[in-house]
Amino acid sequence: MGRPPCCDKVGIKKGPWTPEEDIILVSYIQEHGPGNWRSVPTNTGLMRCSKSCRLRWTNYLRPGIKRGNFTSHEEGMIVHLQALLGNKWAAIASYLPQRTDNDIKNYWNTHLKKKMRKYHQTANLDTKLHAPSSSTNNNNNTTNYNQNNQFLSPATSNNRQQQTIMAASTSSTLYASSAENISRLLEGWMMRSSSQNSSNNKAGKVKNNDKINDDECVQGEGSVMFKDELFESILSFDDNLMNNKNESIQDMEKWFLDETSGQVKEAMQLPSMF
DNA sequence: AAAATCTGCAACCGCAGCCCC
DNA sequence: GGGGGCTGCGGTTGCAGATTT
Repeated sequence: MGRPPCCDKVGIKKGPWTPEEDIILVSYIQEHGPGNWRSVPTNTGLMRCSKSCRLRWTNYLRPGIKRGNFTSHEEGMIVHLQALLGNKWAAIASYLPQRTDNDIKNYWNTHLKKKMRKYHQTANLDTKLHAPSSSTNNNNNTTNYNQNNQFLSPATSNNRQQQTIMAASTSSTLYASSAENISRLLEGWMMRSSSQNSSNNKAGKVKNNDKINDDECVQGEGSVMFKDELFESILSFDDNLMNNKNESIQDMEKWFLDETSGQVKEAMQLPSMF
Protein backbone atom coordinates (compact mmCIF):
# COMPACT_ATOMS: atom_id res chain seq x y z
CA MET A 1 0.00 0.00 0.00
CA GLY A 2 1.39 3.32 -1.02
CA ARG A 3 4.91 4.23 -1.76
CA PRO A 4 7.49 2.74 0.57
CA PRO A 5 9.70 5.22 2.40
CA CYS A 6 13.00 5.91 0.72
CA CYS A 7 15.00 5.08 3.81
CA ASP A 8 13.41 1.91 5.13
CA LYS A 9 16.40 -0.22 4.28
CA VAL A 10 17.92 -2.16 7.09
CA GLY A 11 21.05 -0.49 8.40
CA ILE A 12 20.14 3.00 7.28
CA LYS A 13 20.65 5.40 10.15
CA LYS A 14 18.05 8.02 10.97
CA GLY A 15 17.83 10.85 13.44
CA PRO A 16 20.23 13.59 14.41
CA TRP A 17 23.60 13.77 12.73
CA THR A 18 26.78 13.43 14.73
CA PRO A 19 29.75 15.79 14.27
CA GLU A 20 31.72 12.87 12.86
CA GLU A 21 29.13 12.26 10.18
CA ASP A 22 29.04 15.95 9.37
CA ILE A 23 32.80 16.05 8.91
CA ILE A 24 32.70 13.05 6.62
CA LEU A 25 29.98 14.63 4.53
CA VAL A 26 31.63 18.04 4.36
CA SER A 27 34.97 16.48 3.46
CA TYR A 28 33.38 14.53 0.67
CA ILE A 29 31.56 17.54 -0.73
CA GLN A 30 34.71 19.60 -0.44
CA GLU A 31 36.37 17.11 -2.72
CA HIS A 32 33.56 16.31 -5.13
CA GLY A 33 31.16 19.19 -4.83
CA PRO A 34 27.47 18.96 -4.03
CA GLY A 35 25.28 16.81 -6.24
CA ASN A 36 25.13 13.18 -7.24
CA TRP A 37 23.71 12.47 -3.83
CA ARG A 38 22.98 8.90 -4.71
CA SER A 39 26.66 8.08 -4.62
CA VAL A 40 27.42 9.94 -1.41
CA PRO A 41 26.49 7.21 1.09
CA THR A 42 28.37 4.51 -0.79
CA ASN A 43 31.45 6.64 -1.38
CA THR A 44 31.63 8.00 2.14
CA GLY A 45 30.54 4.96 4.07
CA LEU A 46 27.88 7.00 5.79
CA MET A 47 24.97 4.86 6.88
CA ARG A 48 22.54 7.50 5.67
CA CYS A 49 20.29 7.64 2.68
CA SER A 50 21.13 10.06 -0.11
CA LYS A 51 18.19 12.22 0.72
CA SER A 52 19.29 12.62 4.30
CA CYS A 53 22.78 13.64 3.11
CA ARG A 54 21.37 16.23 0.76
CA LEU A 55 19.09 17.68 3.41
CA ARG A 56 21.86 17.81 5.95
CA TRP A 57 24.04 19.68 3.50
CA THR A 58 21.44 22.14 2.22
CA ASN A 59 19.85 22.89 5.55
CA TYR A 60 22.78 22.83 7.86
CA LEU A 61 26.28 22.32 6.52
CA ARG A 62 26.22 24.43 3.39
CA PRO A 63 28.57 27.40 3.81
CA GLY A 64 27.00 30.81 4.04
CA ILE A 65 24.01 29.78 6.07
CA LYS A 66 23.03 32.31 8.66
CA ARG A 67 21.11 30.95 11.60
CA GLY A 68 18.87 32.38 14.25
CA ASN A 69 18.08 36.03 14.92
CA PHE A 70 16.08 37.04 11.89
CA THR A 71 16.35 40.77 11.40
CA SER A 72 13.27 42.94 11.06
CA HIS A 73 14.20 43.42 7.43
CA GLU A 74 14.30 39.69 6.88
CA GLU A 75 11.00 39.30 8.69
CA GLY A 76 9.52 41.93 6.44
CA MET A 77 10.81 40.18 3.36
CA ILE A 78 9.40 36.87 4.48
CA VAL A 79 6.01 38.29 5.33
CA HIS A 80 5.74 40.12 2.06
CA LEU A 81 7.04 37.28 -0.08
CA GLN A 82 4.75 34.85 1.69
CA ALA A 83 1.86 37.15 0.94
CA LEU A 84 2.87 37.22 -2.70
CA LEU A 85 3.91 33.62 -3.22
CA GLY A 86 2.20 31.62 -0.54
CA ASN A 87 4.12 28.79 1.04
CA LYS A 88 6.73 28.65 -1.69
CA TRP A 89 9.55 28.48 0.78
CA ALA A 90 12.23 27.67 -1.75
CA ALA A 91 11.26 30.69 -3.82
CA ILE A 92 11.20 32.87 -0.74
CA ALA A 93 14.56 31.51 0.36
CA SER A 94 16.07 32.47 -2.97
CA TYR A 95 15.67 36.09 -1.94
CA LEU A 96 17.33 35.41 1.38
CA PRO A 97 20.41 33.51 0.24
CA GLN A 98 21.78 33.08 3.73
CA ARG A 99 18.61 31.40 4.95
CA THR A 100 17.39 27.95 4.07
CA ASP A 101 13.85 27.23 3.01
CA ASN A 102 13.49 25.00 6.05
CA ASP A 103 14.64 27.78 8.32
CA ILE A 104 12.25 30.25 6.78
CA LYS A 105 9.42 27.77 6.92
CA ASN A 106 10.09 27.07 10.58
CA TYR A 107 10.38 30.74 11.37
CA TRP A 108 7.14 31.48 9.64
CA ASN A 109 5.29 28.68 11.37
CA THR A 110 6.66 29.39 14.82
CA HIS A 111 6.95 33.17 14.88
CA LEU A 112 5.56 35.15 12.01
CA LYS A 113 2.24 33.36 11.66
CA LYS A 114 1.50 34.12 15.27
CA LYS A 115 2.59 37.70 14.87
CA MET A 116 0.38 38.16 11.85
CA ARG A 117 -2.55 36.57 13.61
CA LYS A 118 -2.05 38.81 16.57
CA TYR A 119 -1.75 41.82 14.33
CA HIS A 120 -4.95 40.99 12.53
CA GLN A 121 -6.76 40.43 15.78
CA THR A 122 -5.73 43.91 16.77
CA ALA A 123 -6.52 45.32 13.36
CA ASN A 124 -9.90 43.63 13.39
CA LEU A 125 -10.62 45.08 16.77
CA ASP A 126 -9.64 48.51 15.53
CA THR A 127 -11.91 48.13 12.54
CA LYS A 128 -14.80 47.11 14.71
CA LEU A 129 -14.24 50.04 17.00
CA HIS A 130 -14.05 52.55 14.20
CA ALA A 131 -16.32 51.10 11.54
CA PRO A 132 -20.06 51.71 11.41
CA SER A 133 -22.04 48.99 13.13
CA SER A 134 -23.76 48.10 9.87
CA SER A 135 -20.57 46.61 8.51
CA THR A 136 -21.27 43.43 6.60
CA ASN A 137 -17.88 41.91 7.17
CA ASN A 138 -18.62 38.48 8.57
CA ASN A 139 -15.04 37.34 8.78
CA ASN A 140 -14.96 36.51 12.41
CA ASN A 141 -11.71 34.74 11.90
CA THR A 142 -8.96 37.15 12.47
CA THR A 143 -6.52 36.22 9.76
CA ASN A 144 -7.30 35.53 6.14
CA TYR A 145 -5.61 32.54 4.55
CA ASN A 146 -6.42 31.08 1.20
CA GLN A 147 -6.48 27.41 0.26
CA ASN A 148 -2.71 27.28 0.13
CA ASN A 149 -2.44 28.55 3.66
CA GLN A 150 -1.32 31.77 2.10
CA PHE A 151 -1.69 34.85 4.18
CA LEU A 152 -3.76 37.37 2.25
CA SER A 153 -2.28 40.79 2.61
CA PRO A 154 -3.78 43.88 1.01
CA ALA A 155 -1.05 43.76 -1.60
CA THR A 156 -1.89 40.26 -2.75
CA SER A 157 -3.03 39.98 -6.32
CA ASN A 158 -2.11 38.20 -9.54
CA ASN A 159 -0.30 35.49 -7.65
CA ARG A 160 -0.09 33.07 -10.53
CA GLN A 161 1.84 35.51 -12.64
CA GLN A 162 4.07 36.47 -9.78
CA GLN A 163 4.88 32.88 -9.00
CA THR A 164 6.00 32.42 -12.55
CA ILE A 165 8.17 35.47 -12.29
CA MET A 166 9.64 34.32 -9.03
CA ALA A 167 10.30 30.83 -10.29
CA ALA A 168 12.13 32.25 -13.26
CA SER A 169 14.42 34.20 -11.06
CA THR A 170 15.22 31.44 -8.60
CA SER A 171 17.52 29.57 -10.87
CA SER A 172 20.64 30.59 -9.04
CA THR A 173 21.15 27.84 -6.55
CA LEU A 174 23.39 29.41 -4.01
CA TYR A 175 25.53 26.49 -3.13
CA ALA A 176 29.03 27.42 -2.22
CA SER A 177 30.83 26.94 -5.44
CA SER A 178 34.03 28.11 -3.89
CA ALA A 179 36.32 25.41 -2.60
CA GLU A 180 37.84 28.06 -0.40
CA ASN A 181 34.59 28.56 1.44
CA ILE A 182 34.11 24.88 2.00
CA SER A 183 37.60 24.36 3.27
CA ARG A 184 37.16 27.28 5.62
CA LEU A 185 34.08 25.60 6.97
CA LEU A 186 35.95 22.36 7.35
CA GLU A 187 38.79 24.07 9.18
CA GLY A 188 36.33 25.55 11.59
CA TRP A 189 34.79 22.18 12.07
CA MET A 190 38.05 20.48 12.82
CA MET A 191 39.13 23.16 15.26
CA ARG A 192 35.90 23.15 17.15
CA SER A 193 35.23 19.47 17.15
CA SER A 194 38.62 18.85 18.71
CA SER A 195 37.84 21.15 21.60
CA GLN A 196 34.23 20.18 21.82
CA ASN A 197 33.00 18.16 24.75
CA SER A 198 30.34 15.56 24.46
CA SER A 199 28.21 17.74 26.72
CA ASN A 200 27.50 19.90 23.73
CA ASN A 201 26.05 17.01 21.87
CA LYS A 202 23.33 15.57 23.99
CA ALA A 203 21.51 12.79 22.20
CA GLY A 204 23.34 13.66 19.03
CA LYS A 205 21.92 17.15 18.73
CA VAL A 206 24.55 19.59 17.61
CA LYS A 207 23.45 23.08 18.43
CA ASN A 208 26.83 24.76 18.26
CA ASN A 209 27.15 24.17 14.55
CA ASP A 210 25.19 27.35 14.16
CA LYS A 211 28.00 29.46 15.37
CA ILE A 212 30.49 27.82 13.11
CA ASN A 213 28.56 28.74 10.03
CA ASP A 214 28.10 32.28 11.21
CA ASP A 215 31.71 32.80 12.13
CA GLU A 216 33.30 31.13 9.21
CA CYS A 217 31.05 32.00 6.40
CA VAL A 218 28.98 35.03 7.14
CA GLN A 219 31.32 37.30 8.98
CA GLY A 220 34.44 35.96 7.36
CA GLU A 221 35.89 36.79 4.00
CA GLY A 222 33.36 34.55 2.35
CA SER A 223 30.62 37.01 3.16
CA VAL A 224 31.59 39.11 0.19
CA MET A 225 30.64 36.30 -2.10
CA PHE A 226 27.22 35.88 -0.59
CA LYS A 227 26.50 39.57 -0.58
CA ASP A 228 27.27 39.58 -4.25
CA GLU A 229 24.94 36.68 -4.78
CA LEU A 230 22.19 38.48 -2.91
CA PHE A 231 22.75 41.54 -5.02
CA GLU A 232 22.59 39.48 -8.18
CA SER A 233 19.46 37.82 -6.96
CA ILE A 234 17.82 41.18 -6.38
CA LEU A 235 19.06 42.41 -9.73
CA SER A 236 17.51 39.46 -11.49
CA PHE A 237 14.32 40.18 -9.65
CA ASP A 238 14.45 43.75 -10.89
CA ASP A 239 14.98 42.52 -14.44
CA ASN A 240 11.86 40.49 -14.15
CA LEU A 241 10.03 43.46 -12.80
CA MET A 242 10.92 45.46 -15.86
CA ASN A 243 9.22 42.88 -17.99
CA ASN A 244 6.26 42.08 -15.83
CA LYS A 245 5.01 45.23 -14.29
CA ASN A 246 1.72 45.24 -12.58
CA GLU A 247 0.40 47.06 -9.64
CA SER A 248 1.37 44.76 -6.83
CA ILE A 249 4.76 44.02 -8.27
CA GLN A 250 5.43 47.70 -8.36
CA ASP A 251 4.67 47.67 -4.68
CA MET A 252 7.22 44.92 -4.35
CA GLU A 253 9.77 46.87 -6.30
CA LYS A 254 9.24 49.87 -4.13
CA TRP A 255 9.69 47.74 -1.09
CA PHE A 256 12.84 46.12 -2.35
CA LEU A 257 14.41 49.41 -3.19
CA ASP A 258 13.66 50.89 0.17
CA GLU A 259 16.45 50.26 2.60
CA THR A 260 15.24 51.42 5.94
CA SER A 261 12.82 49.37 7.92
CA GLY A 262 10.51 52.36 8.24
CA GLN A 263 10.19 52.59 4.52
CA VAL A 264 9.70 48.87 4.34
CA LYS A 265 6.85 49.07 6.77
CA GLU A 266 5.26 51.86 4.86
CA ALA A 267 5.57 50.18 1.50
CA MET A 268 4.23 46.91 2.82
CA GLN A 269 1.68 48.34 5.20
CA LEU A 270 3.31 46.22 7.80
CA PRO A 271 2.38 46.33 11.43
CA SER A 272 4.68 48.23 13.72
CA MET A 273 5.97 45.02 15.26
CA PHE A 274 8.28 44.73 12.28
C1' DA B 1 11.60 20.39 43.17
C1' DA B 2 8.97 17.76 40.11
C1' DA B 3 5.52 17.13 36.69
C1' DA B 4 3.05 18.95 32.90
C1' DT B 5 2.84 21.71 29.03
C1' DC B 6 4.68 24.56 25.46
C1' DT B 7 8.01 25.93 21.96
C1' DG B 8 11.50 25.71 18.45
C1' DC B 9 13.82 23.34 15.15
C1' DA B 10 16.22 19.42 12.84
C1' DA B 11 14.98 15.75 10.28
C1' DC B 12 11.78 12.73 7.91
C1' DC B 13 8.07 11.52 4.55
C1' DG B 14 6.05 11.39 0.30
C1' DC B 15 4.56 13.74 -3.86
C1' DA B 16 5.84 16.12 -8.17
C1' DG B 17 8.63 17.15 -11.80
C1' DC B 18 12.83 16.79 -14.35
C1' DC B 19 16.21 14.15 -16.83
C1' DC B 20 18.21 10.39 -19.08
C1' DC B 21 18.08 6.13 -21.42
C1' DG C 1 6.81 8.50 -25.94
C1' DG C 2 7.33 6.38 -21.54
C1' DG C 3 9.50 4.28 -17.70
C1' DG C 4 12.67 4.55 -14.00
C1' DG C 5 15.80 7.07 -11.16
C1' DC C 6 17.02 11.26 -8.92
C1' DT C 7 16.27 15.67 -6.90
C1' DG C 8 13.48 19.51 -5.10
C1' DC C 9 9.95 20.91 -2.35
C1' DG C 10 6.31 21.49 1.23
C1' DG C 11 4.05 19.38 5.07
C1' DT C 12 4.62 16.98 9.20
C1' DT C 13 6.73 14.73 13.11
C1' DG C 14 9.61 13.88 17.09
C1' DC C 15 12.45 15.36 20.51
C1' DA C 16 15.04 18.38 23.59
C1' DG C 17 15.03 22.46 26.08
C1' DA C 18 12.26 26.15 28.17
C1' DT C 19 8.50 27.60 30.70
C1' DT C 20 4.61 27.14 33.60
C1' DT C 21 1.91 25.01 37.17
